[in-house]
Parts: sequence; C-alpha cells; structure tokens
Amino acid sequence: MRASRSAGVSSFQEPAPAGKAPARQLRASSVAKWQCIFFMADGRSISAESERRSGAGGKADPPQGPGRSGSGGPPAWSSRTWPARRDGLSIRAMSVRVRFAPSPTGFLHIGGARTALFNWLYARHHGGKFILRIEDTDAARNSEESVRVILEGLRWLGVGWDEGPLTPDATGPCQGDRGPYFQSQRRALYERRVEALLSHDLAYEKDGAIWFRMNPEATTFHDLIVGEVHRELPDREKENPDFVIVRSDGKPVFHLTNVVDDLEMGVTHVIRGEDHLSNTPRHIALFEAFGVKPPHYAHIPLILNPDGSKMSKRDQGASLQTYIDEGYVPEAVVNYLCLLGWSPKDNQEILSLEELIDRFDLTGVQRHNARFDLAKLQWMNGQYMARMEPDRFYELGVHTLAHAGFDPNAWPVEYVKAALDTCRGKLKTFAELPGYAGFYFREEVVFDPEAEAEHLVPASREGLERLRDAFARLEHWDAGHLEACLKNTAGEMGVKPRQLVHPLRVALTGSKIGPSLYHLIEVLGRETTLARIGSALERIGA
RNA sequence: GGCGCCUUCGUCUAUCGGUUAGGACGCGGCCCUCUCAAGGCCGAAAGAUGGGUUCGAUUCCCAUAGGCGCUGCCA
Repeated sequence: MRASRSAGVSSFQEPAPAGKAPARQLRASSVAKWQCIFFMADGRSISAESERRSGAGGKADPPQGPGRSGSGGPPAWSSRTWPARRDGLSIRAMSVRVRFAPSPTGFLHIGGARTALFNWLYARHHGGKFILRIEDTDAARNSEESVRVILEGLRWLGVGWDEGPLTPDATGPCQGDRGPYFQSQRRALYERRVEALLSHDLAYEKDGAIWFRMNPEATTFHDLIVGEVHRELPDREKENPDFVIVRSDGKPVFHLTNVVDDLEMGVTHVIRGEDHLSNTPRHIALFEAFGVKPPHYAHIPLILNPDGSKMSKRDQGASLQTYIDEGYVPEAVVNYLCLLGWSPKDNQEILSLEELIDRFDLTGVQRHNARFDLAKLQWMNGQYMARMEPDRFYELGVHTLAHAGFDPNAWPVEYVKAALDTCRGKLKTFAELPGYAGFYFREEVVFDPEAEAEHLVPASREGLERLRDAFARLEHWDAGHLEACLKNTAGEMGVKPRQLVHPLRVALTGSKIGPSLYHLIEVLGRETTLARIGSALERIGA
C-alpha cells in the first residue's frame, strides 16, 4: 500500500522514472492547486457541486477505505485531500443522479438501450433523477434525425428522462436546470474548465492540442459491479500518460466533455458499458484535477452476438428500430433486456415495469458479457401479447396491419376486434399478423400453392358443397353451432371432421394454418363464407 | 504486443464450501386438439484446464487457455 496520491504531496517525493521531464513532476498532485481551481474555474457551479458532494460524503462514500491494499493507493478524495467535506452542510444520503449520454449516430444500439434502461431503473428504484444528455460533439455524424431516433427509441421503451431535451433540436427546449443537455451547446463550460487546468499547469498546449497531465502511476478504483479494478500502466503510457483533451481544431474531446458534464450535472453514479472501463482512470484523474470527488462507477457487461462476437452497428438485430418495426411489445423488449445481464435471482422471468423498478439493483448485474438470444425475446414477446389487454392488442394489431398495407378501417370496428381476437395467443410478434390474419381484410383469398394443391382437390368437392348448403341453412351463426353443423355434415357423409376441416380452412383463408376454424367462420360471416366456398369450388372445377 | 475485465447446460441464469448443480428459452417425446400456436407432463443438456487452500470445492487463491474490451487530436 502506498499513500501517494491522496497525501497530495508524494508525487514530488516519489522518484521519477528515468528520463522524465521535470515538468511532469508538477502533474495533478497538489491539494492546494485543486482548491485554487475550485475557486477560479467556475465559482458558481464547482462550488455548488463540491458542497453537495461533500455533504453526501459521510453516507455515500465509495466502499473502499484508505486502508485498502494495492499499489494504486487509497482514493484521492480522502478527507485530507478534501477537508471541506467534513463540515458539509447537508449530511444526508445524496439523491441519485444518473445519466444516459448517447452519441447520435443514427440509430439506438440495443446495448445502449439496455444501458439507458439500467440507468433509468436505478434512478427509479432509488428515487433519483435520470438525465438524458446528447453527446453531439462530433458534428460530422450528428443530425437532428439521429437525435430523434434516440428520443423516440427511449420513449418507445417507456424510459422517460427527468432532465434533458424535449425535442431533437440542439437549441430547442429542454427540461431540467443543469442544461444545456446537448454538448454542442456547452462549449463555454468546457473552455472555462480547460482554462483552469491550463492556468494550474495541469494541462499544457502542444502541437496545437491541449494535453492533460496524467500521473504515470498504476491506479485502483472501485466499481460497483466489477469490484476492485487495478490497472498497471501500459507500455505506451509509461512513456507518456498524458492525453489530449482539446484537439488542435479546438474541439473538446470525449474524456473532457464527459467528465465536465457529469461534474456540472451532479451525476452521482456513472452506469455505462464495460467498454469504458479502461477510460475510467482518466476520468477519475480529471475529476480529481477539478478538485471534486469522482462519481461512483458501475460498468455493465456488453451484449454480444449469438456467436460471441461483439455486437456492432451492422449486426443483425443490433438496432432497437428493428424491434419497433417488427411489432415487438416494448414491455417485452424491456423485460428481456433486463434479464440480459441482470437477474432477480429467484427464477422469475416475466416482470412488470413496477416489479423491475422494485427489484432492480446493481448487485444483481452480471460481471460477464451476455449473448443476444432472439428466440427467447420472441418467446417473451409472445407471452406479453397473450397477456395484454384486448384493447391494446387491438390497437397494436391495427397499427401493424395498416403498416403492412391493409386498411382495417374499411371494416367495422367490431369486425376488426373480433378478427384480431381470434389471433390472441397465437403469435410471437405482431409482424406475423398480416400473414396470419390477412384473409380477414382482403376481398379475394390469396392461396398458398401448397395448401391449395393439397386440399382444393376433387375429393374435397362434395364436402365443401354440403357444408355450403348446411351453412346456408344454419340458424345460429356462432362458433358452437358451426362446429356442430360441420360435425353433423361429416357424420352424414361418413367421414371424419378433419376431412372437411382442412379443405374448408384453405377455402376460407388460403392457408393451412390460422385461427380456430369455427371462430374465424363466425367472424367472417355467412355471406363471405359462402362466397369463398363457392370460389374454392370453382377453382377445383377449373 | 501492452493493459484490463470475464469464464455453470447450445443461450440467459440460480448457487452466500457440503445440492440428485435449480429455473427459463431453444431442442426431443407424450397429452390436448380443426391447422398453427398456447397450455400440461416427461427427457437430453453445464461447473474451460491444471495446480493449490480445506475434512470437503462450481463456490476461495494462483497459473494456463479462451472470449471480450481498451490501446485515436472517435465517442
């Protein structure tokens, strides 16, 4: 164990690696400097931030204590580093503030959606705030349309944000008092922070870019999911651990903007993908340079393709939009995503939003990556479809049909409802609906060639004719009577019901698969049923 | 290559050192049945490898292998 960083002075005492430039010994190391920055950089927000954090210190300290072993030494936010927190104004548990900070790339990655979800659930579970911040510093690939995809994706999932943009317009209205919530609108904030770093020699300019001075030391930090993370210096960083925070074209770099925003927005827990684990020491160093305690970190494992490779933009199913387009139920997607990398520990698979909020916590998050399993998502979606309220099923069904080119509104509402009702419990996704129930909404039956060849044959003629006559005379047009009628007819003919059932189904729907035969006949109505039997007989005759 | 994280049925997971290693999806079989589903029942299916620690390891430690991540003046 070394007491280097937090002592605030040891950097000067530790032997510098051979060949080290003197300037490097002035790296972010001195408490006095931090306090200066604290006052000079941005009195208002830093001050407010620090007080808030310090007040929370007593209760919400990261789990690791100063006595912990490891060459990274104790955390730099010990009381010696930051005395003010001892007499903070409000000594009570800080309220949780988490954020989802996507970069608008044109689509919402399924992994990003889960990250947002975990943040949201964490906030809801702990009664905190969920912030949405758009990291649109890379103007080249950003557009309002890209932001819209993110906003609509989150809304579709039911993940609402307490603070953040109201519209995709970066200069448009936002809610929350820590805005702007688009990084492209926060340049002044970054510049002020960079000035502060520069003026205290915690950063320097070189080749037109601004570099942050990093301590060339191994680091250790605590992660709420991964646990202790100890990191030796890679070879490259032994040579030069400094990194660019402002590019030579003047644009601030991710590491800088991310930290500054989290700091300014009072983020208490950074819950993000594990691909950021390696960035964390840099971020912590930045927070320390600004003189504040870093937030808690929780790195969630990644979502992999079924074959174990990294799921990237181009991979099948990587975009949330796929599931929106294919008629998935948002609650099912949410439920599935939660179970991918998190477990309620009691074998329960189907959990409502309320149950998820109630039970979600970081302790149940896995430490290893998970592969995406479409089959299980589909099963779950089917579960939600079978259980949802009839009215919702009706609405989503109509929407899907309209999307597929049908015009459900051309039929009476009661007819549409009854038709959709025969599909309940039969489908895994709404995308299957047009193919499954399209016959309800077409004038002419579209025949599946195989079904027609198999069942609309001369041998079926007599059965269909007798059924047509029987149905024409049937007094009560409902599933029960239709079934009895068909079985009667079969009895009279001395054949099994199934010998009538299959040709009839194909005659009415064009397909071998579909809803319950008697129920679909009831919905179709006498006129259509008789007409379609007639058409089928003509086809047989032809 | 360097640094980091990870490793239970095909997949998602349960297991707070002692279990016939449980559940779910998927798969196979049976039942139900007008088709397809749904539902019910049954079944096959797992602790990467090698060392330790321990009376006893899936569980704790180390190593190896493998996977993933980071290694940009991308985010």
